[in-house]
This record gives sequence, structure tokens and C-alpha cells, in this order.
Amino acid sequence: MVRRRERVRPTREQTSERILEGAAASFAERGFHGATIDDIAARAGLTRGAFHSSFGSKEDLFLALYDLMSARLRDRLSAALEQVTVASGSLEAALREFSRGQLERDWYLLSTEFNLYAVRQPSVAQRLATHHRALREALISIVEESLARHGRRLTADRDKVSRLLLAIHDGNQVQSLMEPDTLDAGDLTATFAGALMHSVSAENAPATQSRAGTD
Amino acid sequence: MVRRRERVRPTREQTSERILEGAAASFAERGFHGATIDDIAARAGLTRGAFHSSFGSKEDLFLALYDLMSARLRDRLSAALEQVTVASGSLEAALREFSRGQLERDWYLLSTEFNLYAVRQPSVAQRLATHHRALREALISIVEESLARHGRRLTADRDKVSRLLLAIHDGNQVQSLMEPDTLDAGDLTATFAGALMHSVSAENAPATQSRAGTD
DNA sequence: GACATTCAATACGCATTTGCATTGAAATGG
DNA sequence: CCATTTCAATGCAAATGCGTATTGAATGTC
Repeated sequence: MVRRRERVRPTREQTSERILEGAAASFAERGFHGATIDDIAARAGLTRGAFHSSFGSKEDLFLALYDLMSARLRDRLSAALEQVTVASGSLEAALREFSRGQLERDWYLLSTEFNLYAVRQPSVAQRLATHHRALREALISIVEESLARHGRRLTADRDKVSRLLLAIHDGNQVQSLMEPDTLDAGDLTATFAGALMHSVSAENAPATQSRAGTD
Repeated sequence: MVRRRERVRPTREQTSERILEGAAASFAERGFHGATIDDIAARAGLTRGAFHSSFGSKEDLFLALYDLMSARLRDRLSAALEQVTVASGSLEAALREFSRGQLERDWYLLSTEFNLYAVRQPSVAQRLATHHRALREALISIVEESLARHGRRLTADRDKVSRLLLAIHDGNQVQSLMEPDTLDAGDLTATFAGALMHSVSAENAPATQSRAGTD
């Protein structure tokens, strides 16, 4: 494994990564159909030839990009929620933290493109749905942990609560992007997360337990 | 104003409407960039020539379509909420009703295209934001009315509550479209609307009033 | 060090989409 | 009725984007 010379030509992996970066930017700015292979390659400082030797078609690239972004999102969520368990930070703070992040706008644009693509093409929808399930599971398990530390437990359906939280997060993101001046991202989530969690949980007292909203 | 013959040629307005309908279908199915003028015209049973004599460009058409759909949405919301005040129906039922509607999928696809377009083009964002404000205002005023009939009033910020409701509605819609088999549209909204409204309001008793979440 | 392989750039042809200019039919007005 | 105007269809030219085949340089293999 002695390197004889400085490597001049980038590895296949490196070019793929650069193309993926260019694709993220192009898809975010122009949408799936609006983005051209030319533009994507140009953003990566390459040509269409480079693209075609790494990816078969724009669709392939798009799906590869989805996998990449999914992994990143999962990492971001994990990191944010980690703080909840470790530093005994509040769930609200974690969710707010998760909502920020400098990539917000691009992430919204990209993930929305993914969603549209999935809704229009059922086969992709399954792939996306599976990933979303995993995200919700990670989220809700941390929520339960957080509640437990306050001597409470969920009374409403696990799955629905996780969907509710994600819905609020997503909806808030859209609105904050639509009115960037008047609305602060993460605001809505942080404002209501406490009250929400309270309304879907109960004290852990082993006395009578009133069922509320359990399917 | 005596009609001498049966009118053979459709009026300009009629062709415009047909093109708008075709545009709605095409934009929903293929997205803004994906939709071609050819396809739009074909769906309306016309050719590109007809398009060009009614609209200047695809963008013009898109914005005109937005205005049309906005008006329809407002009407739909009004109709759904009307029932709350008139028949003393529950807010949950009205929201669920609003979430259903056979156009759901297409409406999601279209409105998402509008949102994307707006986020990418600030000048359009303002136009869209103004319309959203009006919608939220209509929604929240009905919510307040509904609460009042139960002897309650809002304690949290009006605007934020309306944003919350819309966020939940939108987020739920996305999720239900992503997993059409496992999730029923309107379910999430209906499940939590009651609990939510309870957590952001208080009884109208003229005693001490604890402020909660008021910005 | 010669040879095979990898990989990105270039060049080419093909298909698609668009805008404009022209044309013909249908309405309108005198 | 005839003349004018309106409006959508058609034909044409230009632009854009894609995929493949080919080329040449960098890499690794024997």
C-alpha cells in the first residue's frame, strides 16, 4: 500500500460524491424535472460524460441521492435526540435544534421533491415509507424515554403521536419558509411540544387510568 | 341579444377554463417542469396554438391556476366550517370532512408544486403567504366560535394555533398519501384535534386566568 | 516497461419542446 | 350579405437535453 505518486485522478467514489453534491444543489433549486444533467455535472465541475460513467440516468442519481440524504437526516435526528437522553435536556429544545440547521431550506426543497416523486410513483413510495417508519420509531422511543423521566407515559397511540410530531415539524417548516421574515423555524414545534406531549400522556400513578385517544 | 345560430365555437373563457383544467391535471401528474404545453393542451382537447392565444407562457398559466385553486380551496374550507356554526357540528368532524374530498391527491400534488415554486421565487411567496393568512384567519375564527359555544376561549396565540392546525392537516395529508393503505386521511387530525384544542384553551370562568403559551 | 483497464471528456445523432408566423374558419358589425 | 376581427390549428425553425460511441489520459498489473 505504498503510494508511489500523488494521486492525480479522483477516485470513482470521489467523483460520485461530487456529482451527488451537485445534484442536491440542482434538484433543490430547480426540482427533479427542472434539473438537467448538464447543470448537475457543471456544479460538480464535471461534464455529462462523468455523470454517465457513474450513474445510469437522472432517476438513478435521484434515488441514490435520496439514500444519502436519508442517512444524513437519520444522523441529524439521532444527534439531536441524543442530547435529550444524555444531558437530560428537554425534548422541546431537541426538536427546536433539529428544526434549525443551516441546510433547512435546501432540505425542505429536496425532501419535498422526494415526496412528490414518491406520491407519483408507488414503488418509490414504499421505499420512502419504510424510511419514514424508522425515523418515527427513533423519535417516539426517545419521546417515551423523556416522558418516563418525568414520571409519565403515553396514553395515545405510539404511532399516531410520532406522526403528529413529524406533521407539526414538517408543516411548520413549510410555513416558516413561506414567510421567512415573520416566522421563525422551530418556533411552532417548541411552542406546542410541551402542551402536546402533556395531552397525549398521563402520570404514571398506578391508580385508575383513563384511556384518552388510544385508537 | 337574439341568438341567431347555435354557437359553434367555444368562447375564449371556455377554452381558458378547459386549458386550466388540463393544466391542473398535467401539473399534478408531472410537476411544473415536467408538464409540457403540448400535454396540457392535449388534455384540454386542444393544441398549442390554443394555449398561446390564451396564455403567454407556462408560468402565466401556472399562476392563473394558482388563483383558481386558491379560490376553490377557500370555498371548500368555508363550506366545511359552515357546518360547524350552523348545525352545531363538531370541529373535528368539519376538519375531517375538509381533509377528505375526492381531489385530495391531486390537490396535494398541486399545492405542493405551488409551495415549491413560491419558496424558490420570493415574489410569488408573498402572494401565496397572503392567501394563506386569509385561510388561517377563516379557520381560527371558526375555531374560536366553536370553543365559545363550549364555554371556552383560546389561551394560546391565535395565529400560532391556526398555524398548528394547518401544519397538522398538511403533515397528515403527506403521510397518508405516502402510505395510502395503512393510513386514512383525516385520521390524525380528527384524533388529536379535540385534545389539542383543549390544551390551547381554558374555561371561560371569569376567575383568575393563567396565561399559557401566549407568545 | 508493455499491456489492459478505468474513467472522464468530446463529438455526434436523436428526440422533445418551444415560440412564432401563417392560415382558415367562425363570429361580429355594418 | 360583405368586411373585419377573433381565435385556434398547422407548419416551421431554433433551442435544449439526452444517450452512446469514441478518444485519450491516468492507473494497475504482469
